[in-house]
Amino acid sequence: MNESLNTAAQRAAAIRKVVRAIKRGNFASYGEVARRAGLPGRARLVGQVLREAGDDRRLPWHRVTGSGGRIAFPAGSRGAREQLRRLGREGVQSRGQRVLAKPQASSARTLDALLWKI
DNA sequence: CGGGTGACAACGT
DNA sequence: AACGTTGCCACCC
Repeated sequence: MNESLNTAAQRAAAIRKVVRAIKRGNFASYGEVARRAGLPGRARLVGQVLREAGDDRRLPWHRVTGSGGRIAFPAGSRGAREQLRRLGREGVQSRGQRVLAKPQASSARTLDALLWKI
């Protein structure tokens, strides 16, 4: 089931697939995307693939960040503003060059309430 | 084969 | 939190 990933094209395809799987309002780091694609330690390759993809609408590139939610583009650059704008539209909060993890309002009690329909 | 590069990560200061 | 270093790895001369 694990694709071969022997060729550059296969690796790129695997990476794009993982990026497409990131849902609205969520984000993942380059390193995380690489791991999910079966390519641990190859975060830079993810950046390379996204750069090649350019403005492909099928790819939610804005949902990929540096480690810890850091925006990889230079602060204030076109890319950084665009990425933050798109993430903001999806409800992702940010503080400067960093996007914040989705607030986990689910305390154990609240989770129980959801699960047990209390 | 060798050196430079980069939408990176982890760690230290 | 913001940089600087170092380790990485795929690509491209």
